[in-house]
Amino acid sequence: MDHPVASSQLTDSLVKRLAGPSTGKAGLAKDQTEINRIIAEASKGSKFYENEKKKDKDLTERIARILKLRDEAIEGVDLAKIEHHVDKLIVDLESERDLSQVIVHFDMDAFFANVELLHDPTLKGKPFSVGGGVISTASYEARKYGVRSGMPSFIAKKLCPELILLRSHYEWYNEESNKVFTILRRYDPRLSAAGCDEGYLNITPYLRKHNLAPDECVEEIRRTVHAETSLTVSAGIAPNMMLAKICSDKNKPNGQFHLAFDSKTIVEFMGDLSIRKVPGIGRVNERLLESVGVKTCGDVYTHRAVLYLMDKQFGLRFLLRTYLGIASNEVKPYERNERKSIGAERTFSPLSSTKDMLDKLEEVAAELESDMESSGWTGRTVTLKFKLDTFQIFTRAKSLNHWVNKKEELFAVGKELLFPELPISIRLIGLRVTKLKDLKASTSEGIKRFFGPAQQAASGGKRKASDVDDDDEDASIDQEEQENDDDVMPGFHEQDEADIDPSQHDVDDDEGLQIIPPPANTRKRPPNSVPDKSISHPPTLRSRSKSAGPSRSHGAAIAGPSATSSTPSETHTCPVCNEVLSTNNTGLNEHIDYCLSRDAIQQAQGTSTKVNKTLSSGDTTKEYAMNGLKRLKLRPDAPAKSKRKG
DNA sequence: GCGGATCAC
DNA sequence: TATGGTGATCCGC
Repeated sequence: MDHPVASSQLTDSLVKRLAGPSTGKAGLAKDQTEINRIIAEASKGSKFYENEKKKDKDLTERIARILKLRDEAIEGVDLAKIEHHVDKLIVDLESERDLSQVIVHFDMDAFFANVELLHDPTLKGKPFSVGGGVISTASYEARKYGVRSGMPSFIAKKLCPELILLRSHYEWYNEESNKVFTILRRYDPRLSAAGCDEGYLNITPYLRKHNLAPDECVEEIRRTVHAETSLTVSAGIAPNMMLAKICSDKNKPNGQFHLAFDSKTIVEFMGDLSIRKVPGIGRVNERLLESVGVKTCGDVYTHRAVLYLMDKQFGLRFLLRTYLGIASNEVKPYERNERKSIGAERTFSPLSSTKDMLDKLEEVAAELESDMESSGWTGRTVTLKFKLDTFQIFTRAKSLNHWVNKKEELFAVGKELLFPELPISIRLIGLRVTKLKDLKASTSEGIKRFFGPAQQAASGGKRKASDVDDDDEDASIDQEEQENDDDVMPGFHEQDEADIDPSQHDVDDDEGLQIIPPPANTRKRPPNSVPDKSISHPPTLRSRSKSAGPSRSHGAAIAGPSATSSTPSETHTCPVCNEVLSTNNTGLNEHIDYCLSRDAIQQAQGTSTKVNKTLSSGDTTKEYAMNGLKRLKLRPDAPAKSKRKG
């Protein structure tokens, strides 16, 4: 295929994509075009760039399909009639509007950067950033140059050569974060954290009790935070969480914005607002909506007929509620039992040797065990994630009949999931466990059962948080939460309890919420180029339909006699020696470990060792072999090329 | 139940 | 000179 020299081949959408997701957040630099050009220039030709280019192309094609759908849908229909119908729907939605609660969204200004400032005041007024290879937060001075969170440091340096790059100090951020949350809980003990630097309050009861106006109260909150931490915070005041969040951005930094609590003002406010500002609308959905003429929330109304006809892809109700500025106002603290998964992953310079990958996998498994242990979880499904050196991401999962949280088993399942993919070159590997069981839940079991039904009733009916006032049942719930606080140990990632899902604002009860589902499987190419595991597995073991046909070629061909076992239902190909084995997964793993250790020894000693096919014992042998591996210095394998899809 | 995709922080 | 980590959700199989 021809390679149109990349120069001048840059589409607007690609340039914008390369600029990253956080452009258009705050502090628009003057010359965003020039900045984007520099970023694109610096990215050009990299693997990352190529991957972004492909994603951009896929999205463009997806848009073309959507437009075709739309054209077919509107053909010969009476749009005016549909509009009238939607208008009735809007009236229904409007009747749901609840203006009774005063919700505040607070957002710490350039949080990491300002905490660094506390520890080194000489940074004041200088452009600096926090983070490692990728920037977490940029000071406002740095933002003027176009430096953004999520941007790789080397590009940031191009944009701002004087940029000072600081390493992260998570302990510091956690410490300040805890201080801030502690202050804010004085105003609403049911504070809902959304990360370590932002969250929601329902200050309605507090206002009543102290006879305060919302603005006064929020000014006082911000003043107090600043007085006690020297950090500045911005805030939005509105009748629901979505609006409050949008408002907190209005007068950032160190400001607040109060949206009037009346329907007309709110709809006008939303009218001019870029749809991208709506929580849940990211870059992809922004482009999809733009393609049908929706750039602002007000455009939702203009195009309501088309959106109605394409409800399946766009989610009409969600968009109408957005247009109306209607969303949830139920502020509640995170509860342990809401957790769905726990995982660990790591990025590194691309690896392709099996041993190197297993070393990384083992590290990740150890980290995950540690996290699961300290936070008290176990689970039944293990998901392996890996990112090719092409930046394509894949996951492979396996559900078990028992609970896992130990490193050895996490590692073993990870290996099992990884091996069938093997000839690959990866830059990231991760493990995640789902279908969790709470190992710390036992004590509160009785309490939970007692209050369980009441909670259900409350959430089932759409409870207007108006009964948040003073009540007694909340006290007992608070007790449970305090238990939770206890087990949030200041581990590496303190985020733990801070993982409320912001997209829930909109979800509320009804709502199909997923705005624009992607089209049916955009053919993903499984990464592995080896056909080997063509042979059958236990039913549930993956048998992905590969782009290439049911490759019976390679693996089967090599099928040396090996063990003469009978049951063909369980055969595997060793990714190291390519031998086909009749054995179960455990046996395969043992064999592989053995092969690896043999390779390692040979490579290190330059001697050839006789292979013993019948593996002796299990665990001890494995342990020993792996330990041996770690001590030996191995010649790095020649990178196996992982081929890219055409 | 699995895998991809999108999103948020 | 090499583009992060954690967690959630939804959809289509």
